[in-house]
Parts: sequence; structure tokens; C-alpha cells
Amino acid sequence: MDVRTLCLGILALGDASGYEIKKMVAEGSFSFFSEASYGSIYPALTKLTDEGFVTCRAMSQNKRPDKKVYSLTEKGQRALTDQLRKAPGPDKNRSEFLAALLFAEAVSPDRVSDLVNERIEDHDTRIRSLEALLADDMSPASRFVLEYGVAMQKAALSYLQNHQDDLLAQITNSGEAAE
Amino acid sequence: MDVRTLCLGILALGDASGYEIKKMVAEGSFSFFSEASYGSIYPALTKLTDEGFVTCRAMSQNKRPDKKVYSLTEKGQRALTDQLRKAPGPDKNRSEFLAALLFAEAVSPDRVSDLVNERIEDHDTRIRSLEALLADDMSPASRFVLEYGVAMQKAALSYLQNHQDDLLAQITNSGEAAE
DNA sequence: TCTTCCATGTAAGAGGTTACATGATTGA
DNA sequence: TCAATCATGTAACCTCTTACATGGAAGA
Repeated sequence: MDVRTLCLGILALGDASGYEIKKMVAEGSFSFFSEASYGSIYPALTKLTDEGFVTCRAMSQNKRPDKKVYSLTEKGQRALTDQLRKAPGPDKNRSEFLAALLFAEAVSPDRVSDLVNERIEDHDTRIRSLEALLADDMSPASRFVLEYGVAMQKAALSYLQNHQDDLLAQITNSGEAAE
Repeated sequence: MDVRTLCLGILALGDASGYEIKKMVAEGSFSFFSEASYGSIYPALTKLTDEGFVTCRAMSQNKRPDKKVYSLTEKGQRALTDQLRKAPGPDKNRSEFLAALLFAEAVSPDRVSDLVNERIEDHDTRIRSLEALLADDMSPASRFVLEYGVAMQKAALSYLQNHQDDLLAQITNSGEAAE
């Protein structure tokens, strides 16, 4: 999903500024399945405005810099609906951790144990921060997505906890057997 | 993880040609946590050769085009080990499905049910294809990673199965309440 | 006083993908 | 006969990130 569509979709949930969109993808329910930087969001919003998919109004604020609040137009809604009619592309799960595990086995097997332990810590932290985002006033889909995220983190955590001893024992064995 | 490091790591598991590397990331155990196209793999291998991280020998084959088989050099191994010493970056889970769910709620709630059902089918298919890759002669880490993938797919599947009714009921309700 | 938050934007560059070009062989 | 598999490579293009520029207000 490109940044254009991401902006369109977020604006379908409510008006927002570029800064707010960035915060949503960096910290909100969006954070664990999407990403975008200012350097892509601001230009995307400008272009979407030029093309008539969104409108922009300036809001001067008390003791704060001015904001540009964007709203979806009807044309923008149609474009988004068209996008959603298509089947979503497959998930892209890029994991340096899993790659590192595979490679470490070949080149520095001692590292494997550390990698797994650090990863278990990570999951603990992430589960807590996702659960902290759960609020009473969320939309059903937001809650569903967040809880999906929590479920995934917990599944990964428990897989690692239940299989790490096995993995380490096997790596140690095959290491010794090869000598 | 950039394509350079990916190539270095795969070559640490054994010699391979560019074509074989591509197949591994597209179909093998790597497929669900990494990706790369020929257009990035071939130039990366050329550059790695120029820089002395890998060596290349041409292999003529019977009734098949020639192959260029790459091997990791000592320098390449050191570079890879250095990379692995660093903590792996966080996973990047980009999901058009989850985004579509959130956006569909706002703009075309009828689509939500279809999205979830199609997704459940997808998981079924993917679980079977991952399990088909499990073989007896895999290295411990390869097996661990593949089974991790299966565990994740199963967790996602069962989350969707257990919560879809809930989600649909809530969306229908809030839709009616708003009218 | 220093850092963080608010807020918007640009330019350069990194890092990829897609489409093309080529061509023999094998299986349906 | 037609598609798929094996096999390597290039060039154009696209998208996004990083780093920079600016500056006031609030909190520690």
C-alpha cells in the first residue's frame, strides 16, 4: 500500500493534518502494519489536493503553529472505494530477526541464543505497548486490528518460549558432531 | 535487510547462483520474511564480487544455460559476522489486509465480511504450502523458522475465526445506530 | 537551560521494482 | 504447439527515507 492510499484511508476515518497522520502510523493502531515518513506524507497530501481527492483548510491555533487540516472529497471516497474493491495484496513480513537466525547458525552459532532471548524481551515490551493503546471508545475495526496485533505478538512469544531449548540443543549437537 | 546482506547470508548457507538465490527468497523458507527481484540480486552479486566478499566461478551445464556459482570469501564471512553482531532491526509487517479492514469500516462496511473470509482462505492455503516445505533433512534453524511461520499463520487464522462474528455484529450495529 | 512537542516542507540520494532482451529445453 | 523452466543481465523508473531548514511553546 503506497502512501497516497494510506492517506486517503486515514482521512476516511476523519479529518487530519499531515503531522497527525504521521503520528497515527508511527504510534497508533497503524504502527504495526504500516509506516511512512514526513518526506512522503507531505508531498502525497499536496498531490492529492491538486488532484481533487482531498481538500485542505488552514487552521490557526492558539500558541501553536498553523495546521493544514485535510478532508476527503467525494472523488477521494470513490477512489478509495475502488481501491478497496480489489483484493488486498499479500502481507509483507520482513524480519531481520529470522534472517539473522538462519545466517547465525552457519556463521556464528553462539549468537543464536542471544538473538532469541532479546527477541523474547522485545515481544514482552511490544505486547504491553499495544495493550496500552486499547481504549473503550475505539471503533470495532480498530479494536479488532489492535487485538489481532496482540494475538500475533503473543503467538510469536509463546512459539519462541516453547521451542528455543529444542533449537539450542540441536544447534549445539550438530556443531559438535561436525567437529 | 538489504539485498547485499541477504545474498551474503544465503551464500553462508552454501554456494548458489543468482537464479537459485531468487528461488530461495521466492519459494523457500525465506519467502515469508524476505523478498528480492532479479533486478536487485544480479547487480548486488556483481558488486559483492568486485569488492571481494564473494567469488564467482562459471559452471557449464549439460543441456542448460551456463551458471555463475558464487561462494562466500573469508572477507565476506567477516562482513556477515559483523552484521549479525548488531541487534536485528524490528520486523516490518506491512498488511494491506488490515489497512483495508480499517478503511472499509468507514467507507464500505459490506466489504469487511468478504475481506475476512478471503483472508481465512488465504491462511489455509499458505499453511499447507509452508507445511509442504518441511523436510527431514533441514537444518535446525531452517526448521525452526519454517515452523515459526506455520505457527504465525495458524495464530492469525484462529484469531480471525474466533473474532469475525463479533466484528461483523458490531459493525452492523454501529451502522444501524448511525442511521 | 535543555529537550521535547508542535508543525510544514524540500532536496538528494538510496534502494528497490518492472519491463525488456535473449535463447535453449522440457513437459503438457 | 505452447507454456514453463532454466539462466543472466540492463535501463528506466518509482517510491520512499534521510537529512536539512525553520521556529515558537511547554515542560523538566
